Amino acid sequence: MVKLQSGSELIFRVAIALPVHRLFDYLAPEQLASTQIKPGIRLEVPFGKAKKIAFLVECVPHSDIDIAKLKRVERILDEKPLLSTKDLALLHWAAGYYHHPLGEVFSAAFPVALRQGKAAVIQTEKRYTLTESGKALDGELLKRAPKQKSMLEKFQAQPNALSETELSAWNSNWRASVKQLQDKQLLQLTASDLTRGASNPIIKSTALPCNTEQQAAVDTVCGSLGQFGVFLLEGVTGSGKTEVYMQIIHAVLERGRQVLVLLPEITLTPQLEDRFRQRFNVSIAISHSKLTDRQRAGAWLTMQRGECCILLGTRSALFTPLKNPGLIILDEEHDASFKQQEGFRFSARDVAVVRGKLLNIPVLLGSATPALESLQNVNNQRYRLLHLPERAGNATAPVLQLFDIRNKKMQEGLSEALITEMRLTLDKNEQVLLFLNRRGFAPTLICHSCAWVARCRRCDANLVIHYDEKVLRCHHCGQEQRLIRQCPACTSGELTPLGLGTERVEKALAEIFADKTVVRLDRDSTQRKGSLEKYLQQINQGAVDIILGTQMLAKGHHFPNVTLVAILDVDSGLFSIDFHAPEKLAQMIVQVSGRAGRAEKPGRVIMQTRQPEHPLLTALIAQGYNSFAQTALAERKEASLPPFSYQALLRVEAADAEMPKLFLQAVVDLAKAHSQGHTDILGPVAAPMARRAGLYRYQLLFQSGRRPELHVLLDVLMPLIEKLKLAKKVRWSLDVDPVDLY
DNA sequence: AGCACGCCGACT
DNA sequence: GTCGGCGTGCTC
Repeated sequence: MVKLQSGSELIFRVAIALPVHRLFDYLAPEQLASTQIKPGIRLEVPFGKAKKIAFLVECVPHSDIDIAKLKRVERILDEKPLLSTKDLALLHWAAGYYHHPLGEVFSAAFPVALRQGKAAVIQTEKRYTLTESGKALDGELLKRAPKQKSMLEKFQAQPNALSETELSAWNSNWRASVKQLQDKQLLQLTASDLTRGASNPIIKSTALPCNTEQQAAVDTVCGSLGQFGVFLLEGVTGSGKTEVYMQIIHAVLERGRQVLVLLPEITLTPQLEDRFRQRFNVSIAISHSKLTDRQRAGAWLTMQRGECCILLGTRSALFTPLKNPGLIILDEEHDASFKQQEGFRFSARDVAVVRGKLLNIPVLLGSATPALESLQNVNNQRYRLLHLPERAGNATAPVLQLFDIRNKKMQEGLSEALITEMRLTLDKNEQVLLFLNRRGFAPTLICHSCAWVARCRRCDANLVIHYDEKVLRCHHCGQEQRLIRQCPACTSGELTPLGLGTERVEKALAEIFADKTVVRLDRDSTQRKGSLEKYLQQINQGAVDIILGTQMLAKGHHFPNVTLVAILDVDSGLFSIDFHAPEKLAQMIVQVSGRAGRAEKPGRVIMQTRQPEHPLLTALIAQGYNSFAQTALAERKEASLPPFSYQALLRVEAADAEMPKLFLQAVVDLAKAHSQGHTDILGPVAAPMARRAGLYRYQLLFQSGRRPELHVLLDVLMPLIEKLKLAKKVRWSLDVDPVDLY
């Protein structure tokens, strides 16, 4: 098929979500509507045999590809771009900085529904409510139609309208009954309540009184609205960070601007959402991975159109367009979950700062335990520190103590001294929280006579005993097998669980504190939907005496009646090859401590250790987090580690044991040929877990004292790596500013 | 990422 | 003799 062009054709250069660092050229659509064709609009294009959604990057007069080979854009999906010029610039910056294909970066910025090409319209869920006659009807009159009867009673039992999602959660076959009740004029559709009168006041309830430091923080950020600036709000749990956020948000809303609030985890959104809804009279959008695609697209579009003033979301909400941007808040900024750990490995914190700069709005980072990078940015005056030194009200900070457990009699991980302290606390009717960052019954199953250990067949890891489920499970690949009793190696030996997990401690607690109620909170015990909420409710009602759990306890939730916190095995965090480990451990200790105590009941924190003289622990106890952080920064500087140098980690895995190493050696050769300065190339080395899920893993670290130099090298290297023959035999990815070197 | 093309083992 | 294994290469 030959097609001769008389005049010059307009070329659309587009980005498509593919793992390729390249754009694709298309002929402009035939009937080019008079609509403004601007970068950022979504298109449908033929691609190979399939059709794909593409994002317009630019319109150009010529293509390097033979014009006869170009296909034509099939359809224009957006009249005008859904992203502003500045947000498009942000995506280009992020693609460059993280060396990730532009199409995939674009894709990450859009909610699933829109990246699949759905129209940019808000699909509000239908909501149903009873009619007057429905409210009055006696359910018994429907007893010959039991499904309708039970639905009527469901509606009568609660005052609000029910949405399609809520009805689906109640009974998946709700549609027929709704239809029948509608036909009988008992049930009706409710009008959308999205729009709110503009005359309503912004505030529903009045602000709480602030202490001096809170007020200073509010005033500082409010004095900077309408211009870029990064503020690090450092305040311990209970110091009133949320109140500071809300007063600043109020000021932003008064200026008619929108606020983007990012949190590390979904479990934390409901608490903050409640507080915001109690305070503000404006519509609040929510976006996190547990919502449906439609709900997330709805939140995205209402912000894009300026119909909603506040967006509360997790990492992926970072790119949500804002019609009237006013402020970005990123709470718990130290949290590692702000770094995406696969694919487009961006740091929501770092991208948020760049976004704030592009949009010319302030960025507020909050944490009780700021990341060392952020503190260094305060030291070099890139960020401004806002310090909330006290707990609001009369609450006092918890006291940290070390319990030396060397040569002490231990009962399933609990020293006698700790058990005594627990008893004293429980006798006062106060709660105890135990922290152990290991799920399962025990991390090792070992043969008493031949020392055989249950290992994962696909990973370099031991299988973890899950006693309740009677399985051995690998925590790295999920593989599991039945729990065995006899040693498969010597067939005579008795198998013994070695080490501690939460399940094991839970069983021990049930015996030691037989008259007390214990709740275990970990990924295994809270798998069922809503069970975490149920447990949290029980805890706060005082129906629980001892709370035992993993990492998930360290985040967000506050237990006012807990006055004793114990970290059962603090030593496990002290020995790690990753230079981030001390920072992470210190943050964990302080965060766990923050779960305890309130005004009249100050908390205590006990850490069981065999390293009571360890400088990290003693410094943290004697001088607190900030002092620890400055010492740690000095050590990083001494060792030329981030934030005093810049890193990128090339990770590789393959089923073949030799391929990853060969590939990285080829990369090293390329890098040596193109490196012009002081970028160190460290490796290739086997990953700390050399085999995972049946794949052999290697890594190569690039490190430079100067960021531009590192990035210039990566710019040159990436296209060359992509062209390597070996690159197709392995799975590889680049992690810029890696947070864990695993 | 998909998807087709392409060259070597166990089946009607 | 064919069906199909997934290695390799391309998609404007």
